[in-house]
Amino acid sequence: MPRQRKVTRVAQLTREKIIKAASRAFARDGYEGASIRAIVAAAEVNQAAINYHFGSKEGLYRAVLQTALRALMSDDDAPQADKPSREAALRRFVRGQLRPMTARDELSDYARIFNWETLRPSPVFRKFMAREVAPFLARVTELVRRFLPAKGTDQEAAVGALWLFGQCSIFVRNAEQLANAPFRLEIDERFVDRLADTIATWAADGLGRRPTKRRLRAAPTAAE
Amino acid sequence: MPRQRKVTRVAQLTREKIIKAASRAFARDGYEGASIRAIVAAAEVNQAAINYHFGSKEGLYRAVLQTALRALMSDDDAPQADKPSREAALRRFVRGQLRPMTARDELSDYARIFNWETLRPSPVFRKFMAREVAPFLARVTELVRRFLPAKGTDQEAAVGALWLFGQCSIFVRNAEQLANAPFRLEIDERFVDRLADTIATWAADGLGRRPTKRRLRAAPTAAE
DNA sequence: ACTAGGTTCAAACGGCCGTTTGAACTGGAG
DNA sequence: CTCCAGTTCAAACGGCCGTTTGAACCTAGT
Repeated sequence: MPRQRKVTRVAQLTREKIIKAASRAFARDGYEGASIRAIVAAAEVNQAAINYHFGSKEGLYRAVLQTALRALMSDDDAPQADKPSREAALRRFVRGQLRPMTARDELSDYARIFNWETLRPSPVFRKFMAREVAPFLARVTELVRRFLPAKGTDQEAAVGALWLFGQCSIFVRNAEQLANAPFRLEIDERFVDRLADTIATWAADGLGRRPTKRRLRAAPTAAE
Repeated sequence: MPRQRKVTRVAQLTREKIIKAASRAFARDGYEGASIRAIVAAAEVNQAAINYHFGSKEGLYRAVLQTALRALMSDDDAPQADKPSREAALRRFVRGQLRPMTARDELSDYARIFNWETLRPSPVFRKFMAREVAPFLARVTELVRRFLPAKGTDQEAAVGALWLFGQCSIFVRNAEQLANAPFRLEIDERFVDRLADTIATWAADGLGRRPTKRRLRAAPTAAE
């Protein structure tokens, strides 16, 4: 591992090639499923380079996560019309979440890496998450709160934010399979635009109303 | 591999022990992440037994998927009050989907196996899916249709069904992490009951309304 | 031009993986 | 009780994994 000595230009290039190839590999196969040999082959780099530049496979993963989070955050900070309506903000958020359905770039790789992590969080990610993801979540929670009745609890808003994520992520995760039976949907930009409309509308209408005050405790569960 | 000769009682027991242990392992680690050595250790069975009884790791996985699907389908057929209201049916479905959040049994193992498959469908699963999952999806689609305006298209209903799945699955997948920062929720039966209410209400209200007729094509995307 | 140190490289290491092997065991039909 | 097909078993195989090694190769500072 380079001990903070000077770093040549070519070495920096090697690092970047590795991170790029690793992002694709981790997105496609997950952390454990992606192999160093596959990554270095894609990056056209020697196998030992990973351990030299990042110390270990885990160190490389950490570097990829850092790159990913920085990209996702800055992308989210994109310029937007001053004070859009809550409906416009919601639709904008949904459309952004659905982006990987059609896009094939680094950002969608990053999104998929995070999807892997929700299924089986790596130790690396758990620390990362607790520290770095809070501000991201806070923004969505704030968006959700604009729809909830005024005195909704923090917990309610957080649940709402997660609920909103879920509505988008299932389409992203299953995008490939939506083209096959039994759905047979044609996934293109137009479709995703319309889908974003639909989800945003459904979500807005749902959030607008409070749950039935208190459900009859016994009845529905007893039916099971 | 036994060529349909007679099967002794003890052999059948071995098969069942293997399937049980394999279900847990595949649920926890995914198909590739679960190792035969770990499975046979948990099942207290010789390593060669898997290849003897199921031909290969993939054959074992196929057997687990069959067991899983049979269990999930029959569970879904549970007795229910004759013709419940659409709201009651929806809540019942949601609560059933959220069950693995607190339950720790084979059914939640099966649900988690299917979650792995949505992220990276195995060849075994793809065939399985196309054939076996259609009736399951059809039932949810029918439920969704009771909320949609009368002349909603099939495509709209299928999207609605998937949308509904997504709202539930994100809570199931992240159940463990909801207990930690930044959520700090206490996941127990009461919480899941209330969550089911919330989701069912939000979803019902969302589906009830049609998306805004035709969105202004340029504006929202241009803002990005 | 020289050289010191950052970087690349091919090869090898130990470890876990799924699978195969052939011998030892066992339970149930005759 | 006998016997053999059905089943279990310990051991080994080849292959891929992440990591280490030490020599070769640049490159930038003098």
